[in-house]
Amino acid sequence: MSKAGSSVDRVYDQVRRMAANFEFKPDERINESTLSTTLGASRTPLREALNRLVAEGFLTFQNGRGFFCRSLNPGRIIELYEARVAIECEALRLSVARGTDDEFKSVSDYLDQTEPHYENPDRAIDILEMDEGFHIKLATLSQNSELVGILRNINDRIRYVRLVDIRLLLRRQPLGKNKGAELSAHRIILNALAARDQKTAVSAMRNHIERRREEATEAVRIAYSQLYVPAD
Amino acid sequence: MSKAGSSVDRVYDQVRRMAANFEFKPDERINESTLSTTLGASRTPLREALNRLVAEGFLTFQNGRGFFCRSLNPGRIIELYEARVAIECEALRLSVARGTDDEFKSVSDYLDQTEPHYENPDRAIDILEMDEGFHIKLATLSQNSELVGILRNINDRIRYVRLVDIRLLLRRQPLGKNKGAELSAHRIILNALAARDQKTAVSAMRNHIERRREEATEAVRIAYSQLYVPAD
DNA sequence: GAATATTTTGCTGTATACAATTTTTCGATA
DNA sequence: TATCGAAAAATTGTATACAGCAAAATATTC
Repeated sequence: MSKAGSSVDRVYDQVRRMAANFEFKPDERINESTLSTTLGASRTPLREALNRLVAEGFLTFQNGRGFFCRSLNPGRIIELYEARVAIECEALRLSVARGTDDEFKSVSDYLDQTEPHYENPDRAIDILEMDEGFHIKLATLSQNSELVGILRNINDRIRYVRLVDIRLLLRRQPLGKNKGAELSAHRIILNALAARDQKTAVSAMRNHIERRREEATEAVRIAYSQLYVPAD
Repeated sequence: MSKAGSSVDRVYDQVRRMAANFEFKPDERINESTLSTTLGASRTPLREALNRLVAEGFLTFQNGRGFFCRSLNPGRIIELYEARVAIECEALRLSVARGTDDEFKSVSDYLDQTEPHYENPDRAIDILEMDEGFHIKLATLSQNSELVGILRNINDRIRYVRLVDIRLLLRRQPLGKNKGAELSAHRIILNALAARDQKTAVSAMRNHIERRREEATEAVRIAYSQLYVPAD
């Protein structure tokens, strides 16, 4: 059950997490020697990991100049949200046909278990992870691992912006407000799915993601400014 | 206009093409020393390229055992066809809203220019490239480079199977038959797009791709057998 | 003092070496 | 003959060296 443990894999995991969290600033050049000593490995395995991350869209590469953090601009984030719509809506269509009632029940239990915690305004990260968890569980019911893989990649690349977005939402209106009253967007999607109502489920999903996408530009602006302000 | 020309990039391009064409047999282990001398580079840049290709889904990697060609099985190919539906249908929705009449005209010209060549039964590769070209042009109208990038990746990973599938179709019934008579699937999609008829366009696209997907299992079987038979 | 040329520094790109691990070979045993 | 085990061979994983290139620093010119 333990991770494999090669140097490349370890370095890969670490740099991937750093890139996802924008611990490298957008467009920042990555110094291989410095980073390799920081991570306790030599440049060879580091560069192998960096190459993987280029292919995954976390970093860019310029010949002769090395590796850079991906840039952070609204246009790209919006594209990724649109890609999410593509992937999640199609996965949902497949899930309507392929998911079992038991599986739907299991996702419902997951919502029962996690939704109460959506009140806590301090733990934006937890909320984000629960949100990602729901979407991944849903996508998994499609039984299409390619779709799930693409979704994971997208999620990781927009994670930082989503985190900022959640904090923004929490500040505007604590999410605990509508406890029990109106149904959450997630619940609406899941109910339609459980009812095998493809059209309703897909349009609810599309709506849900697009609503977040509309906030992306603002969230990117805030994210960008926060990255260049020392944490207080 | 010329390619950058670092050793990694050159090796990457070559190995990618080899992998796409299954010049490595499915699940075959890749010998780094042999391949690096074949390609005229050392193992360091080769391994960097191989790592990129793992991230792109062309190869797999096992710690301590090295790199392997991806396996070729119907399940994965079907997943990729399903992912194509997800990407291309959503791209098409966006294209309906974002494409200009001029752009639609340009794609129409492309069809005018390429469709006559669909008769030639010997040039399955040309037909495949024209087909891919059409789908990429269409996706590009969405103005979403993420979707286009994902589609390119999928196309390259299923290229070999599509090639076999086209040969299969050509053998059953020469495509030149319905010249001018009935509309090609591509033309139907494009006409609906030009009419800004989203529903018709998307359902035509879905139908078009799913029809090919249904043949995938058979095509994989043939592809598999051909890979293990010496060419005559 | 600003702009340009030149030196210096630092970093990247690739080859190579070697330890660690895996795979193969080959012989012993039942 | 098939199975297991040990030795040998081959292959991978990582560190390191160094050439070549890019960027920064310094000097030079107007």
